[in-house]
Amino acid sequence: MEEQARKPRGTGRRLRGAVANYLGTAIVSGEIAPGERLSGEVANAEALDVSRSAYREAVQVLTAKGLVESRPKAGTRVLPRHRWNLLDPEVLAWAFAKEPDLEIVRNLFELRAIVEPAAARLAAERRDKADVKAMRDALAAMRRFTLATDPGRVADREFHDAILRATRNDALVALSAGIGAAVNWTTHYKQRARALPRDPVPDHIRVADAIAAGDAEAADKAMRVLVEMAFDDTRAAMVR
Amino acid sequence: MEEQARKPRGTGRRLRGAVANYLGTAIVSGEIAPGERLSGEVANAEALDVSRSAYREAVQVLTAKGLVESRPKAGTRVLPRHRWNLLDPEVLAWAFAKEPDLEIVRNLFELRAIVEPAAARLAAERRDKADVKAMRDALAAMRRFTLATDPGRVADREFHDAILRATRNDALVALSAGIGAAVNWTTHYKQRARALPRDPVPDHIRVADAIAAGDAEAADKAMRVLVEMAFDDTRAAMVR
DNA sequence: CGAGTAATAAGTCAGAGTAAATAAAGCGAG
DNA sequence: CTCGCTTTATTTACTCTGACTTATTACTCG
Repeated sequence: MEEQARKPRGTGRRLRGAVANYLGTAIVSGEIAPGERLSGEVANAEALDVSRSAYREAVQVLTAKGLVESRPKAGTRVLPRHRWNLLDPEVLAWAFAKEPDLEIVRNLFELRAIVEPAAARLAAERRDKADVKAMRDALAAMRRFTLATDPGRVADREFHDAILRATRNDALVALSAGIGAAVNWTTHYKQRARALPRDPVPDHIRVADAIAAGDAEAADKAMRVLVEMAFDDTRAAMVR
Repeated sequence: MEEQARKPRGTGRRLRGAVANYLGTAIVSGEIAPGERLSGEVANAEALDVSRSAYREAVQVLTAKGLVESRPKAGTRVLPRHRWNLLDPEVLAWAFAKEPDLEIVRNLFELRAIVEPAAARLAAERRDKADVKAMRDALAAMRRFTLATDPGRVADREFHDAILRATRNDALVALSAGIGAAVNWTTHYKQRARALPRDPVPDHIRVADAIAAGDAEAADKAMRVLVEMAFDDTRAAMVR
């Protein structure tokens, strides 16, 4: 009774989730180019060793995220990139599963540079005690663990999330997946470039202080600096 | 042989799409509150007069958009709002299917006010001839049909889309669904308030000219004015 | 109060039949 | 004979049915 180790469909909560992950990463990473056709349900389901229902449900997920479109007789085709829900958390996860397209990283940073200073400004105007506490806690954890560790990176994301939540704007909160991905990737690249060019904590503290003080102008400015620095560091590490 | 007219599941491209629409609007509109449990697959599928597979595929779509979460034995529960992919085109469509929450409209406008001026700035730096042509064409259609007609509103959205595309940033393009929804809703409210407070075309022309001329500063400023005006008009119409 | 156990609802599977969209064949008009 | 339209045929996704499996919760018993 040998272990049948061939399960080439990736991991995921459930079977269909695993299939969705497998196909999703394959598409987002460019293995299956836009316009290309997936092999038929029966064939593909059998190839992945899952039932047709499980396979179909996985495809529905991809369809829901704008990655593919299927029509009778025509089959299931990969849609052009601009149709993808690029800000969907799962799509981003798939994008960053393999070595991600540098273009995507650049785009997300550009989005960050636009959104986060404005978010900091709003947060300064609307934050309450709980928001400030969440920021300070995240900051403490960041300082404690540093960005070299996993909990440290989680704390970093938590810090930026707390700011977005403080804006009281669900549409901005919905961007946290994209922002978070960019934030995470920054640290990843920095790590790879070995030398941490500078301590990021002071920048974060300036932002937190400004928001806590309710100084919208200062919060905007401080966040602008923070993102700019992160962008610089990442860019430097990317070119190497 | 009477027409069996009871098909209380809404319209959609396919059967599962119709069910997804039906459930999606019910959830987003608050009919099924967050935390609440959907009745079991078998029961619900029978109630909607569809097979279990079709019903399940619809639920997968909702799951993919972060609206619900299902676990064995526990059933399928509606997730809290902050887990929803609020920027997903379909979710937004569901949100605007019935009278939408004013809060959502406000949030989307806030997002617009943050993103669009910055996008106009980038567009001014990166646009090419094709982008300018797309903008001018949309503008001509807007002027021709006016915002009182459907093609006119389409042209309005097309104008803003063209700008986002000109940024060469897919992450920004992915926001077009949200921006477009806000844009559309503006005109809807304006219409309802009867009097069109002012002609929107001149504002649009100023933006287009600035982008065509490559003047980033002017484009930012002009777009800022445009969004501000649209926000004012919508707000005025909303309070009535 | 904790470990084991039963009940429940989602998850997976298999196979058959339906509906829709494209490609091919047929046919009539010019 | 060619062109354009209509009809047919085929391919593929879509829907349905019903059975079985697995995971999780809740209960019972020690």
